[in-house]
Amino acid sequence: MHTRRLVKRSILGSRVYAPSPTGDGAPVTGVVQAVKQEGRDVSAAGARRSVYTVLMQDGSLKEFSEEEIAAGFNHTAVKGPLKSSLKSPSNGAPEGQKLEGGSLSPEVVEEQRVVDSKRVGRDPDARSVSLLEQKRKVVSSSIDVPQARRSEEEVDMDKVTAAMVLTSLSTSPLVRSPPVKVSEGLSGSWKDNGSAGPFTPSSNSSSGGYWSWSAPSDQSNPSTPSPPLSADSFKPFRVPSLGGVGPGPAGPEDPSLEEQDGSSLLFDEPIPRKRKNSMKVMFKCLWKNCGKVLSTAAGIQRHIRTIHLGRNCDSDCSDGEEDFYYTEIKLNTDSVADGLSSLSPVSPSVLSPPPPPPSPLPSLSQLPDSHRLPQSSDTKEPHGGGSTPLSRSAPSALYLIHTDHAYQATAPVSIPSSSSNSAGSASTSFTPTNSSSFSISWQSPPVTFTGNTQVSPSKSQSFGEQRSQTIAVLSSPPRATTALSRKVRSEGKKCRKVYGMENRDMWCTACRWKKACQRFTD
DNA sequence: ACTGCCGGGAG
DNA sequence: CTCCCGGCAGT
Repeated sequence: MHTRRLVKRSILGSRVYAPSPTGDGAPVTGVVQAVKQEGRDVSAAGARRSVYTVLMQDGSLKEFSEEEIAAGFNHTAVKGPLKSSLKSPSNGAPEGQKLEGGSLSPEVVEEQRVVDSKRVGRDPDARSVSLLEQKRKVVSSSIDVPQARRSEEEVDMDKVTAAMVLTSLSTSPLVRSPPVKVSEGLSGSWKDNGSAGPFTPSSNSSSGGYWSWSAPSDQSNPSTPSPPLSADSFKPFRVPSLGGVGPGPAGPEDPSLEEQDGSSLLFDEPIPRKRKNSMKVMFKCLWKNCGKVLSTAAGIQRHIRTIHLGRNCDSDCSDGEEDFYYTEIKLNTDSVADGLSSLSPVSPSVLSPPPPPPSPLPSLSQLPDSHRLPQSSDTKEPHGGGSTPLSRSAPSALYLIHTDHAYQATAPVSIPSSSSNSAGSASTSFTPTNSSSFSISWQSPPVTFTGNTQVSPSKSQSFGEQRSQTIAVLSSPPRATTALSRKVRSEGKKCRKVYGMENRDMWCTACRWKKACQRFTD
């Protein structure tokens, strides 16, 4: 199991010297594309060596053993026979693209690497190899492969990749927008100015799904101030935590995000253990007395713009104000059979969660009632009672809400105190200065974490980075869900305690498997 | 830090 | 299916 994890970045992407293919002694440089362990499992009598797939200067891919590359480092220019063609442990067509011209998408390389590491390192004879090579040509020429990256760019990949990873981490809600949006929204701006290089947003939309935990919240795209803004004013706004990345590479954020999935596949663990994503994203209008929920950001924006803001013009003239009036919600598609019904656009105003912990939930069916009262805009004064106006909103157990705008985020945060806590604690503890001004301007935002548990703003708040804090809080599911799903930690003795680690074989199987103990249940 | 155990992977 | 383990969350 370790072996799986051993093969890791480090050397990937680094430039190495390698023996010249022509054998004339001049060392050539290349960039390591992949590393694989040879003879790991079966044959090879335990000789575990690494084989590096190197992207050569001329764009071709070769494989080198560890020694060869090491020799190259020392400039001794080993003229040893290149093993690329003979050595390549081929026995299947799929890896064929490997040797062909430098146009390999990272995915291909990655995939090939995986395949390789699983395969038995067989030694084919030269003839069969050459046959295979013939075959490969056909294969590779018929595969639609994106243009190769040049090797200089490859060198920069580390930096860029790191930056992009940071970016994607810090800009959670913005991650990934539908390609269409990207091209239309950005075509004018920074896409042209400079770095169009490796990050053409074209290639594969297929790799998108893995890794993005956040929803496709494209709504900020149309509404963002758009082209004229310089990268300076643009970046800090959306990517606050992006520290010292040069103006150049940091530019093509969005277009590259698609790509980044691919590259992270290459440089990271193939696929970070993926959580099953049963969330569906909807957008909910926050306008007073309007709970309209639409499935697309564009839709909700249009709704707000036309219905509430009374504007008729197209999305072009939007100044982004709509953003303030809707929020993104994630519904748990598993458990919302009934929740969905209340969410559907048909019943726009029927959203009221079972009131927080104290009361035994009155079942969702009586919702419409409680909501009836015209939501006074008094806000923030939590009538200290069961059905405050604020309690209208989502059943927190069913779906999570998180807003897209950090500034917007402060509002919901100051709210939750209303329903479950008695006034003071939460709100005061959270918003440092002008909490009042904020909470006023947000009329009864349905965003709520009230749930059955208090939001845990108190957990470890350092106001220094309240911004990121809030984001974190917002995007994390309400405790309620986990509390429900996870059993309360049982107190009784368990096998581990009783027998101890040394007597592990005396444990019940469940305990041995780290499952819920079957022997000492309670 | 320790512990219980869920979720998920490997075989 | 069994077996195992990463990682989360409660203590």
